[in-house]
Amino acid sequence: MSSPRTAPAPRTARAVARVELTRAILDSARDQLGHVGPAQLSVRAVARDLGMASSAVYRYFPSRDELLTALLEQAYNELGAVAEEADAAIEDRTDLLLRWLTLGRSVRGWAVAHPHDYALLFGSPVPGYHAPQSTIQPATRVTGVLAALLRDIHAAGNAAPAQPPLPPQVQRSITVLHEFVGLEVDSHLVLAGLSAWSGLVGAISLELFGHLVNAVADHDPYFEQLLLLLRPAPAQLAVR
Amino acid sequence: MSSPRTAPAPRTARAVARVELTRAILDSARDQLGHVGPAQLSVRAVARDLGMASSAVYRYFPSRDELLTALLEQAYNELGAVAEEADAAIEDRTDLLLRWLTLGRSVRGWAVAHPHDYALLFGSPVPGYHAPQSTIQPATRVTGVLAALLRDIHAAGNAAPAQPPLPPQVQRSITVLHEFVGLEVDSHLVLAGLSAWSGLVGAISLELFGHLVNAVADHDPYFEQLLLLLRPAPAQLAVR
DNA sequence: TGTACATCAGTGAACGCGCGTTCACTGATGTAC
DNA sequence: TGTACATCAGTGAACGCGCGTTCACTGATGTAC
Repeated sequence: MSSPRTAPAPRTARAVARVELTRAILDSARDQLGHVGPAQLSVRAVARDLGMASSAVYRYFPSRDELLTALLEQAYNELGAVAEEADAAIEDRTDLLLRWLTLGRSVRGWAVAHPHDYALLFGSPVPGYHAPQSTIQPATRVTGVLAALLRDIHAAGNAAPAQPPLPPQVQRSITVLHEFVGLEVDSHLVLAGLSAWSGLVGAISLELFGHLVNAVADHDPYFEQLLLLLRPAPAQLAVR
Repeated sequence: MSSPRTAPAPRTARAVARVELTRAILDSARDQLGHVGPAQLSVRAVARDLGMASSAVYRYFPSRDELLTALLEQAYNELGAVAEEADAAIEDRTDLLLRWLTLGRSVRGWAVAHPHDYALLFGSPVPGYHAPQSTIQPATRVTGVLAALLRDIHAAGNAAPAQPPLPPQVQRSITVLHEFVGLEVDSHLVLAGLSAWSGLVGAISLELFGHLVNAVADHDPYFEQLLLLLRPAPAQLAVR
């Protein structure tokens, strides 16, 4: 009856060691991503780093791809948690502009702190690797924060300027996204959210992947200003 | 006197063969990027594909990295040419909105047609590879089209809504970019251009890197609509 | 508390494969007279 | 037009390295009685 739903804290020495080594393997693999790309992630290198036989790693992860999957899930969960916590810390839930800025800042903050993990998530796909179903849920956490913000923008409903409805083709093509955000939300706002998200990911990618080296000097103030331009539904998220 | 500046058309059989084989090597390497990432690009695989000894490739490219560099330059030049030609084909140079839409369409069109080359340019950097100076000029061709558009938006000067000047920190951080676009252009417009470019690159990356698989069904109409939201200086590029 | 057995972490050798780059070489092509 | 020499494309073997994964094994840890 009182047995917890989550895995109970391990009690035997073996179980403790297993948890710790699993951690150590993940940490080492993550470190490795700082030097080589995810496609070069090497089980043998991890084993070498930890001073164990390469075959021992297989007691913890059944294959290289499963190790990669674990890294992906970990990164998505970290990013999701960062965004969720930053949003939750905002006391005035009606300050919608601040909530957008906070989302943008927290995503970029995590990305700058962990550029290789960001590249793993939002950079080129790893050739030959297909992410399993289990990565989907962690991946939706960040975008879930944005979706909640869009719902609140809609609920606040400050007189969105009258607009012709989206072309039916467009409506249809974003149906799944619309359901994720919430069908009550105006479809213009859904698209505005996707546009803002595109801008955010694009801005961070341009910065971290080296496309601004001969263009922008100090990234912090520039990004802060950019976030204002990228905000969804500018009319409803007025500055000041 | 009449000797051309560019390399003369090769006359000897050797020179002809050299040009052709160089092409064949590049083509094969480019094909390879469809199956493996740029970090896995393999000189031996290219040689195998062309039925020659792996060492023979070294008569044409002194190292794997130089081959990668050639691929990068080729891709940047192709993308640049596509964008330049699409823009040049617009007769009414004052239709600034159409010019933005055309830029967006041509960039995405090329990217969708050559997703692996797009990933080479705008995806994760190749670990351990540092692009040499020679890639800089080709890389500026696409953005050059956007810069020209920004200059023309500025020149048209349709009463941009009065805005407080950008914070000096921001001004300073985008100085180099501002010089590239043209110092006569308002700095708000420069930033708006960067914002639009971020959105464009972000939207294409999200699409091609698989982040919209469970969100957007038909990409063409959705992207078309998104381009409207992403346009720089919406007030000056009014729809209709 | 002590013993017998089952479980499982970790080892080290092996399989079969890949890679970039160098080097001495052969033989064809190009050039100067 | 013909010959002598220089240039250069392409070969195949080799060096020294990497990889993922399997397998039979030892020895420590855990469990049931």
